Amino acid sequence: MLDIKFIRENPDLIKEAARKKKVDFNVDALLELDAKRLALLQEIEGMRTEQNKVSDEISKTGSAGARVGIIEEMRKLKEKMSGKEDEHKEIMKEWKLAMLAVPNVPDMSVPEGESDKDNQEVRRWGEPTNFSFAPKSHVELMTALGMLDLERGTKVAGFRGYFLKGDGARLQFALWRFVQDFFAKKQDFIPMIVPSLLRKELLLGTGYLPQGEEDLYKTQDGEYLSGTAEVATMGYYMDEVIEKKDLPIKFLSFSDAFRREAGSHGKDTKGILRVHEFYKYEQVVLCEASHTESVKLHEELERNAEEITEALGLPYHVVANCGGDLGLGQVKKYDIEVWLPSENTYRETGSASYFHDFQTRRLNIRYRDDDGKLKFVHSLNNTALSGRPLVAIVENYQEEDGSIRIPPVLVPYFGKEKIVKS
RNA sequence: GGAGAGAUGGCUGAGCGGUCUAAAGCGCAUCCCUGGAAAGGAUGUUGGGGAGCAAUCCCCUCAAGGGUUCAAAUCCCUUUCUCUCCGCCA
Repeated sequence: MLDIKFIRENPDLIKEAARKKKVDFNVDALLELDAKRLALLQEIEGMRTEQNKVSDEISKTGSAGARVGIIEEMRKLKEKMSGKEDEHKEIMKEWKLAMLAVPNVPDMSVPEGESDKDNQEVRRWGEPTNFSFAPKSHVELMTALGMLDLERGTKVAGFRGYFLKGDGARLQFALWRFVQDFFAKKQDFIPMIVPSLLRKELLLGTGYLPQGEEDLYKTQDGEYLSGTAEVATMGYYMDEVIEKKDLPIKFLSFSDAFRREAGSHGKDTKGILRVHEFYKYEQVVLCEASHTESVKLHEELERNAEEITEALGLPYHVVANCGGDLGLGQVKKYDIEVWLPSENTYRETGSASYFHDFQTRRLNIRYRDDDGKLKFVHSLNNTALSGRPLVAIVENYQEEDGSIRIPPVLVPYFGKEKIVKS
């Protein structure tokens, strides 16, 4: 959600944003509707003023006879007002829907483009792993080593179901503990375990609704299962005013994540690269309403993900997402993509974005600035560790005999240096 | 799941159709008093929106939404949340 005043004053910026993000949005129609809304509002307010004034007189008029006449007059005014109010209500409904569809303005540095194919590489670390043999896929490797059970996974959980088992589960636990310790060194991150079963308003607030309805699971009671800990974490301060001295607030949130993957039935059908349920550590930050601060923290969050990936020894590159690959609320986004030998390409393991006040305006999260004014805080988030690095480790660290070396940083957590067939 | 009670400003808490522009207290801010402070006194102190160059004025805001009424914090309905008791379960 953007400030309607900002939209009124900068319609061209919104038009440009819609064009760059390849979003179909008619700014002029919104502004026209807004003008109607305001005119009507002023008319209604005028009538209310009259009503309030007369109401006051009625209570002060002693004689019952004098009252009857005024009351009759008020009844007429009320009828007229009621019609206008209905009209206003209709316009408001339309107005609110349109406001939820206004795209946030992408940063100047966001590259042009239609889809993820047009994302631009901004950095590269390490080189694609070289093998003297034909590398196997994580499915083949993990299944053979008893780390993954997809057959029973689908038996129990349906399409894309899986069990991580034995060393598969141990390796994942080692990763969680490694990440916990990594962030423990960065003392300003507060670890949090957050809910995934959430009320609708949080999904609206973070921008996953109304546009992303089909990718979300929904319960018969109307709650949604969130696809990331970001949603609950952002909701933590909903409808609150934060002390400025406490900003920025940095969370390291852990939760279960659910995704219907409705639009990607044909993609990644093998293995656990794309699943309906996984666990994830997410970095979520709230900061003061400053573009400079947002940019600084965005780079910091991105760097954290890079440091983790480097520590794990996984070759990666970072891309700046193009306009067409940005969400409605995102100002800028980096994807970190890790080399996956079985696909001979880089695959996304994390996504860092910032929103300015797009989310916090919807969620009503504010702070009092030095000038005494209440302002919406800025929000950002980035993956700390998803389920995919496990896959990348298995594939990049495989040996010809199908065993898997453990990245040195994980050995203390995992307890051995290699996974071999028993 | 059943029964009951409740939700009022930064906080405590009164009000239960018109005098609510919400009592009182606490807190906070500024000022007076003081050598300085405490105590005491004065004034101010929710948020959102609109009109205006401005001073200022207007509308909304007593959990949320709807209704009754000329008039709602107050009456009715719905929803959400909190608490107590019972039941069920980890």
